[in-house]
Amino acid sequence: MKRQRMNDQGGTVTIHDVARHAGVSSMTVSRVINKNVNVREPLREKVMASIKALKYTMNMAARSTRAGMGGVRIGVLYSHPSASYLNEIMLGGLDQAARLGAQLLLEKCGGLQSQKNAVNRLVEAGVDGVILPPPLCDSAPTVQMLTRVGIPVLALATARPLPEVSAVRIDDFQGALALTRHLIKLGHKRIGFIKGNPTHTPTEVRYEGFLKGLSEAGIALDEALVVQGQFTYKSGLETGRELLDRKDPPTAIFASNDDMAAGVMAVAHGLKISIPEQLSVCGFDDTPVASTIWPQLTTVHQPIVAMGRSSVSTIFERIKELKSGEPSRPAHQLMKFTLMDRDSTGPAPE
Amino acid sequence: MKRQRMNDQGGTVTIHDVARHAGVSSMTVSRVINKNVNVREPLREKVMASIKALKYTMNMAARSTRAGMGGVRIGVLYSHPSASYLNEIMLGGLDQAARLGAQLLLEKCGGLQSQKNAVNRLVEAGVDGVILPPPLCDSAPTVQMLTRVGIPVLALATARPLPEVSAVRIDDFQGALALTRHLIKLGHKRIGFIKGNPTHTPTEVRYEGFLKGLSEAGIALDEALVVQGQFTYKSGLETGRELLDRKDPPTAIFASNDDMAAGVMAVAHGLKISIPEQLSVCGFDDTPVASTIWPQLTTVHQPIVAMGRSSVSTIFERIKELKSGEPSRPAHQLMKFTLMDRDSTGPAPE
DNA sequence: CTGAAAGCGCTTACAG
DNA sequence: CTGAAAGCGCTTACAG
Repeated sequence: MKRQRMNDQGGTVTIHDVARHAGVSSMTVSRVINKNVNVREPLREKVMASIKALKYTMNMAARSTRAGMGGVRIGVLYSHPSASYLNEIMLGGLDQAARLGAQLLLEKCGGLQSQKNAVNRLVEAGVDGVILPPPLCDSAPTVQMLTRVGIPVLALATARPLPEVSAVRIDDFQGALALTRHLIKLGHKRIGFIKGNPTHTPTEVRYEGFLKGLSEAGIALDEALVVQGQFTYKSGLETGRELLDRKDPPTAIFASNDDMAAGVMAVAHGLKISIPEQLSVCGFDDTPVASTIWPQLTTVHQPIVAMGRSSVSTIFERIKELKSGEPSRPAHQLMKFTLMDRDSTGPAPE
Repeated sequence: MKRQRMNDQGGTVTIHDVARHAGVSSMTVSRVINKNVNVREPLREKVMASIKALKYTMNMAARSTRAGMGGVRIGVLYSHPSASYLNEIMLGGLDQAARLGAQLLLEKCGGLQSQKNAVNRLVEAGVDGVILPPPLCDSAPTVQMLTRVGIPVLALATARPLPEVSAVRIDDFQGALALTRHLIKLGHKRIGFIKGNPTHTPTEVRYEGFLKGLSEAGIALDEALVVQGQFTYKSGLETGRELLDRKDPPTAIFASNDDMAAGVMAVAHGLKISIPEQLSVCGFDDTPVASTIWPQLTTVHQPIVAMGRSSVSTIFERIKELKSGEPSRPAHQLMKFTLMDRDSTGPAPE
C-alpha cells in the first residue's frame, strides 16, 4: 500500500533501520547499496540480509538531494518516429530513469522552426541531457543547437554515429545483409528493395547491406526493382503497387522498415497475391506492427526496449561526469540485432 | 546549461538565495512558492520578483524528502493500446509528472496471467497509483487486483466509468452521434458500420451513438451493413473487404476507430475505389495515423495529450489525499471532443 | 575498511 | 502573518 515497507514505528524503512538491524553504521549500508568496494564480505552479507528482511528500498529523492545529482532531467525529443518504436524506447527508458532517480521529459516537434521551439522548451525546463530517437538522431541542426548550449546529446539508433555525439545503435549494415542472405537462401533471385527516407542515415546503410548480400551471392542488381520509399505506410502502399504492377514482379520484396512492409502487404492483399506462397515480404525494426499484421512479418529485431534503457543510463553517466567536472567523452554502444524469421517469407515460387 | 541557474558562488539557486535577495526568511519564500495564503501581498510580490530575477526553480527532489510526498510513483499499465495513442498519453503525462515531481513507470502486459505479473511488478516497484489506458481501463480483474492492495486506479478513456474508480474520458456517445450526423448531412443513407472489440466499453457506446444518429434522421438500420471488427488494422482490412465486396456496397463507412478506418482505406485503394468521391470513410480517436494516411481521415479528436496530463494530476491528488488521511473520493472528469472534418468524407455519390 | 559529523534544499511544527 | 529551529533520508568529506 505504501511504497516502502513499514518499520516498527510505522514509518518508512530507512538506511538507518537497516543499519540498526545489521548492527553496523548507516554509512556501511550506504556503501553496500552503492556497490562500493570498500566493504568486507561478512559485513556486506549481513547488510544484504537485513535489507531483505526489512524489505528496504531506497528513497531516490533523498539520495538526489545530497548527491548533487539532484533530479537529473533527461529530455526525449522526437519528431515523426514510428509511434510504437517510441513506446518501446519509453518502456525501457522510464524503467531505467526510475532506477536512477531521473526524470524523463517527452517533447514533440515537427519542422525546423518547431525543432528550435522544442529545444528551447527543453532548455527552459532545465534538462541536463537529451536523447534523440530516429529520425531526429540524424538532424545536424538539432544536435548543434543542443551542443552549443552545452547539453550532451545521445543519438538513438542512428546508422552513422558521429564521434562527438554519444550513440546507442545496432549495426544496420549487418542486419540488412542477414535479411538479404535469408531471402537468397530461400531461392529468391528477383528481389525488390524499397529504400527509406533519404534523409535518415539507416536508409543508405541498409541498402548497402542489401547490395552486399546480392553481390556475395553473385546476383546482379536489377535497378528497376529498387524503388524510393519514405519509411511511411503510405509510401509502402505506393511503391508496393509500383513493384507488383510490373509484368515481371519480384518474388520477394525487402522493405527498409516494417511500416512500408505493412503497406506492401496491404497492396498484395488487395491484389489477392498470397503471402508467402506467391510473394515474400520482409521489413526491418520489428516494431509491434510486425507481429500484429497477418501473416506475421519476417524482419530484423532491434532490441528497442534495451536500447531505451541503455540510452538513459549512458547519457546519465555522461551528465554525472560533466557535472562533477570529470573528464568525459561521448560513449558509443552497439547492441545486437536478431533476425526474426516469421511467416511473410517462404521459398521462391517456381 | 545547468538546470538551475547559478548564484554568486556558482552553486544552484536555492530558496535561501531567493530569501536573501528579497530580504525575507526562507519560510516566506517556501510559502509563496506553495501558494500558501498566509503571506501579505507586498511580501509576496517582493519574493516573486526575486524568483524571477534569480531564475529560481524548485528542486523537486528536495521537496519530496521532507514533504512526505516523497517521490510519488505512478504506474501506467498498458496491454494492446494503439501505439500512438499511448505516446500522446505519455506526452501529457510526463509533462505533468515533471511539474508535480512524480515518477511515471510504464509497464506492458498481455493476457490475464501477464496482467497479474505486471501488477505485481508495479506493486514491487512501489507505485502509489496506477493509470489504465484503454483497453485495460475496462479490465475488471486488473482494477480489482490493484484496488484490493489499496492502490488507487484511474481509468483513462473508458466509455462506461465506474463510480468507485476515477476516470478521465470523453463522451463517446456524443462523438459517434456527431460523426453520424456529419455523414447524413453529406447525403449518405447507406452507411456501413464497423464495430470495435466487444470487450472494450467504447464499442457499444459508439454504436449506440451511430444508431441514434440514424434514427433521429429517420433512416432504417440495415443490419447487413453492421460488421464486427476488433479495433485492429487487420480487422479493418477484413471487414472493409466484406463491406466493399457486396453487390450493393455502402457509400460511407464509419469505422469505430482510426486503425480500422486505415484498413478500410487500404482495401479501397487495392480495389481502386476513390475516396471520398466513391466512398466516404471516417474513424474515431484522431490518432496520428489519421493525419498520416492519404487522404486524411475525418474522425473524432480525443484530446489525448490533455487527458494524459489530467490523468496524472487527478490520480496525484487522490494519492496525496490518501497518504495524508484526508477523505478522498474517486474523481471523474469529462473532456471535450472535436469533430475533425478532413478529406476522407465527401458528398454521397448519385 | 568502518564510522561520527555535517549538509543537500526543502518543509513541518513550534514560537512569536 | 512571519521566522528560527529541527529534520526528511541519504551522501560527501573527514577521521581513525
